[in-house]
Amino acid sequence: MAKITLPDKSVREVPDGTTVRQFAESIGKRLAKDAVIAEVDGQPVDLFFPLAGDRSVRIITRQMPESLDHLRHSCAHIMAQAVQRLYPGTRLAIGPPIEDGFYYDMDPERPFTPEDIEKIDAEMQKIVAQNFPFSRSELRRSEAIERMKAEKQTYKVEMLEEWTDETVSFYTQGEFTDLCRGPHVAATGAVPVVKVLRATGAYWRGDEKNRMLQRLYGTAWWSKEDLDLYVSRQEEAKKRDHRKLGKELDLFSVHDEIGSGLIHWHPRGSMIRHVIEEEWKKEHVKRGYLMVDTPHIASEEIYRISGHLEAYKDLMYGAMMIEERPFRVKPMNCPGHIMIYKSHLHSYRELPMRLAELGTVYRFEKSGVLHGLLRVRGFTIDDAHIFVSPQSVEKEIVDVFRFAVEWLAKFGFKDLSIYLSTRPEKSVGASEDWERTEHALRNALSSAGVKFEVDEGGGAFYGPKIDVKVRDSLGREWQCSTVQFDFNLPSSQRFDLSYVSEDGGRKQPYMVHRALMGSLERFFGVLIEHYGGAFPVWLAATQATVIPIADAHIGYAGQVAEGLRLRGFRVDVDARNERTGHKIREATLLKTPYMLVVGEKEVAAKQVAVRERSGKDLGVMNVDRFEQLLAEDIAARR
RNA sequence: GCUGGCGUAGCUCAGCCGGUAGAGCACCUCCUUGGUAAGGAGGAGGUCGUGGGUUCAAGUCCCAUCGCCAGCUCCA
Repeated sequence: MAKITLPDKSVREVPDGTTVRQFAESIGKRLAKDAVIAEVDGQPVDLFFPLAGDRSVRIITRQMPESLDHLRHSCAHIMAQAVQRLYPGTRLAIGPPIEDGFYYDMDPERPFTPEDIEKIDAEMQKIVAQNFPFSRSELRRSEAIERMKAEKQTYKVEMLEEWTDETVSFYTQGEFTDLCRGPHVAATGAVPVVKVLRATGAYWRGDEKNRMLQRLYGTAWWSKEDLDLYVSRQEEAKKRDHRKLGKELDLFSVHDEIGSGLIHWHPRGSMIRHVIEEEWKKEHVKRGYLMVDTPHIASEEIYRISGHLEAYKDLMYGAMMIEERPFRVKPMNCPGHIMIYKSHLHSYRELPMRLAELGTVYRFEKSGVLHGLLRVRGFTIDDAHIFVSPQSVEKEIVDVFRFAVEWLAKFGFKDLSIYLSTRPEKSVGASEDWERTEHALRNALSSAGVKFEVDEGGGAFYGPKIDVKVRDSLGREWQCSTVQFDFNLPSSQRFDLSYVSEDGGRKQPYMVHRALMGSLERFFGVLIEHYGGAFPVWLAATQATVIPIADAHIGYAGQVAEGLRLRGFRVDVDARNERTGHKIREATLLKTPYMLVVGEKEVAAKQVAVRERSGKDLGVMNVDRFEQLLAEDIAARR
């Protein structure tokens, strides 16, 4: 008899050789029906796995999210089977489940076309309808290699040769067999909803030196409703795509004639940027940061000293000769800030010295990686370099981290993922410095009471760091803030930074690079998607549009707008010869927070009729009252 | 950079098996002065990304190149 312990600690006895499926049936029909695979002593197994001896069993049902991985893994096999039927001789690589779906990398005779994808999809549906059971077989690894060689499955051979297992397993459904650890769903018919999405290229083992394979992506779900939900989530993301909204809301553009990855901020986008920049400066000055500005080009000399010319050259643009001296466009702001620091002798009393700049840099990015505002070639870092003594480094880092959290919260980013990266094997700097600064970073995080992940050895060679990612309204993560120590640039081999300590001697300060947003371009892109284009009042390019009903009301509309503008609000007038409905529609599409309709009644009463972009009618009110409304929104960052 | 797809009016897109370019919106003019998501009429606007080639004839087919998109690789 097999003695089976269930997750609730209850124990059941069944005859040896009882399969997982039979075991599930012995518990209940529903459970047997919903069972996808099981875990026996923590190992995932198929439903046909025979039980014997003392075992702990956990049956994974469709209701458990992890069951989707197994469903999708099985779908990858079905996809491979379909491809083998349609394009015999296609060599198979790997086919794992991923978030929201699965893929299979393969090496067909020619790349897949959109028509191929339709055919593959249709063939997969056929295989599902044929309801082949998945079965498992085992071979000695050497035999498996022979078999894969015979079938010319060179990628499988390569993998098998690297493994060290004695035996390996294969799974068969119908005429198709694939090397696989399993487990799988019971049969191809157990797949309720599967769809092939697209084909793209992918390097074998993710290495660009290797051959490029074709990756077929697919998705699979337990129900049509789940698929629909997934599709509508994709559609929502598409609707919020910052490139699309950027055009629709007239925020920014890029131009072939000027170059890709170079952003042009239109008046409406630029207005938002200015609001962010003003707020940024205000908050920095409040915290004792000193504003600086540094040039966009610099002699190569400086990058030779900083080491960028060597370590960073792939990302730097080529030299331009100015009076026979090579210059470069700046890829970093730090050398300039360091030169400002170095232009005086500093006392320990002046530290921490915090130099801040919205510094625009240019980096060469391969054409294929450029992406709207999120990955560009020219961008503005909300940069600061802090020169700090070892004594005050702890407090300073606590303050910097708190600053970052408070800043991101202004934009509604409350759900942060935080990563601490520590000393890698190859690194510069004294152990004492690494220990002290890693401790400072760790302490800043724990004193803020936040959860964080530690990436041991994941720091840069020149110092440990904290990275902060924000989660947007669609649940996607974006890298924003970073706090990074640098033991390299202040060192005597580089810029040889110092300050005069209490005892009159020279000491080397710690240097911290930090950014709250990362780059204004990327942050703006993230904001567009986060807000879906509907910027809160404090950021909105236009906070209110005054809409005169007829020409007779234009004068009054102008007075209302001017009055609000004088008090610092961003208000315009839509005086075009269009009907009210038309103007409301357009202001709504531009996601202007408020529309102030003025007609005969409002002119007479010196009032405005307020409408929100949501369509909600707030009724008629005095301009003073509306102004108060705006002020409340701005204070609450609505 | 690599693989595949796509580049037609300012924008969104039609344009069949090659026969000489079309819609809606936007723009301009006129009419209309209209109370909460598109009032009406007319007009202007394109060497079909660029450069070659095939052909009697190329937006359409072929090659190259640039750009964009989906990924891979890489990153603020």
